[in-house]
Amino acid sequence: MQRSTICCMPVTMKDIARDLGVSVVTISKVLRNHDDISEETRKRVLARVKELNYRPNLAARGLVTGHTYLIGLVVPDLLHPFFAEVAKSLSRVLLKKGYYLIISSSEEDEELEAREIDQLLGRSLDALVIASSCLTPDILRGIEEHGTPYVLIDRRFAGTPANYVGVDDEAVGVLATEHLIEMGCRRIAHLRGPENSPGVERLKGYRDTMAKHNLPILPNYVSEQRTVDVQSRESGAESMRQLLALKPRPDGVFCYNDPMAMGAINSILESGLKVPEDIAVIGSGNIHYAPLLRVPLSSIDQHTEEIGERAARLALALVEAKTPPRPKSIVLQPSLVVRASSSKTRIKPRTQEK
Amino acid sequence: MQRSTICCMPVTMKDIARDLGVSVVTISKVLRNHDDISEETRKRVLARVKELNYRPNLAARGLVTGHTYLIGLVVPDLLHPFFAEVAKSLSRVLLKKGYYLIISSSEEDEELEAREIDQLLGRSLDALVIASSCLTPDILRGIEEHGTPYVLIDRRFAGTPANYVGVDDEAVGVLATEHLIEMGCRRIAHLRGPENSPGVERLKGYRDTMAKHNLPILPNYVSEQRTVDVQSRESGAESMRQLLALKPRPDGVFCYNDPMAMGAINSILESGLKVPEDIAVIGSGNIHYAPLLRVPLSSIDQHTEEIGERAARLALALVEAKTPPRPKSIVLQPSLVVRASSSKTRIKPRTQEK
DNA sequence: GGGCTTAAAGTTATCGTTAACGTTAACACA
DNA sequence: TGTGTTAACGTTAACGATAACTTTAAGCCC
Repeated sequence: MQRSTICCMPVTMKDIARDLGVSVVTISKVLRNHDDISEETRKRVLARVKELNYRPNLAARGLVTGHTYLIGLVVPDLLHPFFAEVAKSLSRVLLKKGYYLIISSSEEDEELEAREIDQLLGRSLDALVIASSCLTPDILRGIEEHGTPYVLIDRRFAGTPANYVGVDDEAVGVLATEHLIEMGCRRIAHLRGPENSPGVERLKGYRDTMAKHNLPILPNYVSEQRTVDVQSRESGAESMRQLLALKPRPDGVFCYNDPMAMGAINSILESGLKVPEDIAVIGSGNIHYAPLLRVPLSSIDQHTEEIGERAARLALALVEAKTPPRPKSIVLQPSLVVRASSSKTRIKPRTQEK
Repeated sequence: MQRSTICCMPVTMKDIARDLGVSVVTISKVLRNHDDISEETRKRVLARVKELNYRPNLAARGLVTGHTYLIGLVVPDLLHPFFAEVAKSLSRVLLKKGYYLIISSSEEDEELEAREIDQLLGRSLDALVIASSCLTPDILRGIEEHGTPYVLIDRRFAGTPANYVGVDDEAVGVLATEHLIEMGCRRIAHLRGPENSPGVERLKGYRDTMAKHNLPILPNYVSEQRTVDVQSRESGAESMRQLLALKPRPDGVFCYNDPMAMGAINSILESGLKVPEDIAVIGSGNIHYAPLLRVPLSSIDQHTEEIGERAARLALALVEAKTPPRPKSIVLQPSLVVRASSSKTRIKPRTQEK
């Protein structure tokens, strides 16, 4: 096959080398700024490179260097503002260092996630960042066998040491519940999340805080366990409808995340009750459009952007380390953001809205 | 370097071949289901493959087949719900066919976009899907030279034939403006978008419709041209404030997109006016949380999900074609979704909310 | 038993790039 | 004269896989 007759094949170093009557290595060295190349040759090469609009084949380079400058990201749902924000800040930090993100959405499906991770491992990425939808750490074994460094975000596995970046989920539960109590709520319910670490720990924070204040958790005041995180809104609406049927009715609800809280508020308003007058609502995640909702939503800020940044930096550190360092856990402290959905009394909000 | 002593290096075909005393090619053939392999050998290989948890190196495979099963996606902003939705549906369709998405966010920066596309081309992707932030089709030249097939989405370049999937933006402008007129608005303003195809065509739809109904476009009723799409909310809020200062004040506003409309509504409410009583507002994009906003937002649905799906199918067709087919333009017809922000009169909404 | 077919492998070259050495020529120095 | 240094390149062998041919051996027919 004659290269010259095919118009659209990417230019390779070989083409340039033949063109200039030098060896391929010379081209390679020029491109990698080795200093054992004469100024004249360097110029000739660079000129031709520019002229032909040469682009190095990164797959080939990766094959020999073992370094692809690719980092994988696995999230349950790209549409969920939390993960979209994480993806964005992660991408921003990595890009500065020349790393690229390859994103995979598991749709909160354990099996799909396993398949996607398998695929990603086959692409010999430099590192993997994972918000896993799995409840057991089984997927991690394959990754470790393969030798690809990884960072868990948002969700972790109790008892399994691993690099992790996330928020203190128990503190999320405490902060939200304390706030509702302070706002005068006494019959506080919880729309719980899935059986993963954030779901379980936020529930624990809620339970402990209720106990600390000697407040009872009435029967069915904790919604049924959910298995998925996507479609939180619908499930929040549904769970809230069930709560509304209870006697006595709750006067405050702490929701696992903001989409659930949005659904919950919808159900409350539909039933003719008012937020926050009849029922105060608080979510978690502080999604960017929380202030613009039907009832501006109080929320626990998880420092989403920082999670992405720290995960990126941690991943880069792993890539650059010669030997795998000890797993590092980065746990951020959440903060309370009070908006209309929980401002029952005229108490001055503790956190100002920007 | 002895492979056996390094515990964490990925297993290669060579390892398995040595192990079983057969050649590498035999392994390769088994894995690709060639039929010139005896049942016995096949079984032995597959057993060992499973045992060692072997994963083919896709970069190496891509190098020789010229087929990476990777498709690049370039968007201005991943946080923008429109692009997140497109990314999601695109990814879903591609995944079914075994293709992976590598996503790149240009932050609406022409230069950054050019650099990222360069990078992506270097990864010898099978195809590229691009929502370009550029106002001129210059980037396309490099892509075409390189020979990577591509599909433009959302934004296209007038006079430059290319594969494209998007909505009929002029119809968006017409639909929105007609609706406001029907709702009784007479002094209709437009918060315009950037100077790209959606921005220009929606503006044209608005202008033509106003003219058709003999309605004047008062001075300064079209906001200043915007250069960026990110941070639409802030710019929508700012532009709306300027509109509010005009005499006479508009009684209806058609916003380039939903985030801008959200910002605009905020400004209106802050000024003490009511939506839709004093000013009706309609956006475009029909983002998924539009119904849940402070004032549920009327919008023009762009069939975001379908855009992703069609783009995916078009990209796959390009990949599978032996010779580059004639560029194909897929233009979807938008539809009106009426919610509270524009329901001025008690006219029955033409489109039901699900 | 020679020739043909066929099943089941193996050989070799290749993809585009880099790592690790080798080579060569020119010049310096004692 | 011989040894060493250095600048500026080139050779070769990977990397992990696939494509396109061989090769081998057995089976079969006449």
